Amino acid sequence: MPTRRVKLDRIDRRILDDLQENGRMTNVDLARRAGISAPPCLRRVRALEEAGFIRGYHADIAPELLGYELTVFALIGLSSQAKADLQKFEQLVESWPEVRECHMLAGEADFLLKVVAENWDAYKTFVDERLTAAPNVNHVKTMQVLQTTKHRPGVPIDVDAVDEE
Amino acid sequence: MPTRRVKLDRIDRRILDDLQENGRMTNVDLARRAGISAPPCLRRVRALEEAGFIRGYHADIAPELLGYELTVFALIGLSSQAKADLQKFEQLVESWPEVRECHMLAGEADFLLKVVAENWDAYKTFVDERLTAAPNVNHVKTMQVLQTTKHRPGVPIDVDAVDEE
DNA sequence: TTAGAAACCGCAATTATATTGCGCAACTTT
DNA sequence: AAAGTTGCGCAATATAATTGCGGTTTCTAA
Repeated sequence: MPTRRVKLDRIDRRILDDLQENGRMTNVDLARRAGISAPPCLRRVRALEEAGFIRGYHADIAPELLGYELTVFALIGLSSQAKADLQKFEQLVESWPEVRECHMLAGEADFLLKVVAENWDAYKTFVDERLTAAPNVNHVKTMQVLQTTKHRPGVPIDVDAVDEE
Repeated sequence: MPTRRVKLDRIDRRILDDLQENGRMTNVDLARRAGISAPPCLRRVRALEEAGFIRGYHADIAPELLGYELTVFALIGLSSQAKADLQKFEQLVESWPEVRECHMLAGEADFLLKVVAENWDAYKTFVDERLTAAPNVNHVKTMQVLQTTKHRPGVPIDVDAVDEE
């Protein structure tokens, strides 16, 4: 059984940072920028994927061009917070394609949903026929996104951080 | 000046859907799945990128493994909503690496921020020394994410939708 | 400290992809 | 129907991704 590096060194951080910024960068470029040759670079990427540091790669698609003019964050309150009821709700959410993200929250509300819709009408239909119609949903507070002024992928990665351990 | 296809056909939608799901899929696979040969598939991808349908590609990094144990959504209210003041705030936000997303909202609050931090302590420092210290910030309502139960990239793409136009 | 193991690196060879240059067919536009 | 346009696929070429190995540095533990 091969030992698995737990601590990331400067090179790993550089790779993660580059891939977070440009997920389709070639391994050759990745290697050049990281200062090592292609083979070990590829091996590192594979290792980072297998160790779970990299959960996947995704193209960032423009919602408006695909017909989604409206983005909304909705705070959801449930009537019951029993484990089974929460899971029931999560399951339901999973089946709704217009809901892109679902975060369980502490205090205030129970869930924060990010929803995309063609327009306000489609959103209203979603709320009326899906959300409100769902059992256990107590209240829905809608917050319309007027403009997203910053959206960086994932996490900040300090490439120059001092290696620990 | 080359004409640019505006309407997406089934093949384009398939490509977008596949790349949204797996941003590092090879062009060969993309082509195979779309039912066309590699060259035209690559040309379509380039066209989709240039037309802005694809804004970029990003690796999805696991926050916890990078030391970010805490994710928070914060609702921010400003004292002044004058255009200049809003922009001032957005600029500030841009410079804070722990803020990954900033959405301007209608009603309720002025902005919704998604923030990642090593721990609660680091977040508190962020709020005290950056957010609250910033001019024009009136109030901050923090919502801690306990668990993200769904996070799909971007938008729903119905590959089988009927072509319009 | 020192032999052996472990973790990594880079070179060189091989396989797979990405890219380009064209000619062809379908579809429009006069 | 001639001419222009758009998009496809084949074939050739240029790049990239992978694999197999030998060599080096770093640990480990006797």
